[in-house]
Amino acid sequence: MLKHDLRVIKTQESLRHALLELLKSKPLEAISVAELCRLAQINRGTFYSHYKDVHEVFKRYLEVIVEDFRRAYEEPYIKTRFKIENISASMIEIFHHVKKYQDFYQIVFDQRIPMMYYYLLFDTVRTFMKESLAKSYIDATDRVQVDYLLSYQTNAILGLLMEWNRQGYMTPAEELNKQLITILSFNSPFRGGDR
Amino acid sequence: MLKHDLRVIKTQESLRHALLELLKSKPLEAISVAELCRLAQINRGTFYSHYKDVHEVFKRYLEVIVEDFRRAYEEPYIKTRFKIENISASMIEIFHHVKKYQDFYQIVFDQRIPMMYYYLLFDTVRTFMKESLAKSYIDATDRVQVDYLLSYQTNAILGLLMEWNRQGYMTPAEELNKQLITILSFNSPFRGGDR
DNA sequence: AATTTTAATGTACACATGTTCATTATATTT
DNA sequence: AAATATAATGAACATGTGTACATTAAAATT
Repeated sequence: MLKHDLRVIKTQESLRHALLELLKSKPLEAISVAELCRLAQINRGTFYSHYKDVHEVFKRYLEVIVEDFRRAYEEPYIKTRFKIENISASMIEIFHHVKKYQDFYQIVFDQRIPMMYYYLLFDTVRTFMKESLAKSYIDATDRVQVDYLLSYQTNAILGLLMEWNRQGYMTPAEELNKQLITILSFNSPFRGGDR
Repeated sequence: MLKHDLRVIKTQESLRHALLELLKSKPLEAISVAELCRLAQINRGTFYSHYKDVHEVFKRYLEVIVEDFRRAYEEPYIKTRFKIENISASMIEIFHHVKKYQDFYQIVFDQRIPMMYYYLLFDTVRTFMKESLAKSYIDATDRVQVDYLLSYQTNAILGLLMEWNRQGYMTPAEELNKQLITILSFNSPFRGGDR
């Protein structure tokens, strides 16, 4: 299956288009390979020579979206150093990105959907966190294992996105960003009682 | 299907037993309803009158495990106030619990498994976080929306568990707890560069 | 334009899914 | 112990899954 073969491109585009069409009327989990192929007018055998299952079609699309996110994130990060004062600049990009592709992230965070999409997002955000950390926190390396710190911080951000999703994206992105700044400016939310 | 009917109990126990048996040799995603019923010697039609799919059998079991976690968590929390000095007491219980049921949490965190299990764990931890927060951080209510703070903190902890899982639970629970204490004692991991 | 390469199709197969319903077996209730 | 209630079974059916392979169609190459 040569990537540039016109037949291959046509097949994959038909399937992607059909998937987006079906997603308008039913959840991803309810879409079968058979139904997708019927709508796309693609032989089911052909489908299996391109994808393992319906999820893989969606995943390919999500990868494009996440790539868009990567660009959105990198931009402000490059021009500002990663301090709490301007973390706003990098994170607001995340929030705007998720809002932009709200329909997709609703699927990613769905109860019935496999964790793979979550991990895709997680790994992307974590890579950025790592780059940020490397520049400003080299001295922390021996105090905490960097891996744990990174996963802690990354997943914390994803926790905000999950909550945003659960609330139907009602909170404005700017407000969400403000929440994050406030949380980060706490010494530690757990240090209560003795301050 | 009356819960106390001996036939019902026997059916459900057979299925649970068969599931645990099959899990020894293959991943959850590879277990079909048909195979499970064959091993449990239960009619497939009977299966569907109890469960929607294989995941529901596992989920019922996980709920028992999470209930065990609830007890483990509540114990130290009740006797100590929730300060950073003794957060260790509550969190170490989480780590010990996850370690104890390592085989199950490996499944929960698996790429192929639906998010539902993650949310089950998330909601449980979040409930405890909420109780902790209510006592020591009432004044924070208007600074950040409590929902976002809770989801941030809860998911951060789950981030540690995910990392632990990814590293095959090699880190000792005590070490993990020490990592957490260290992370929490940072003013903010993002405030670097200007301290 | 003719040739070669290879993607797509059609068909078949064994097995899984989810549902229905009459029949049988086994609890619970009287 | 007999009567009643209901859970479990078995069979059937339409549909979906994943794979295999010979055939056809449409690309790329010469």
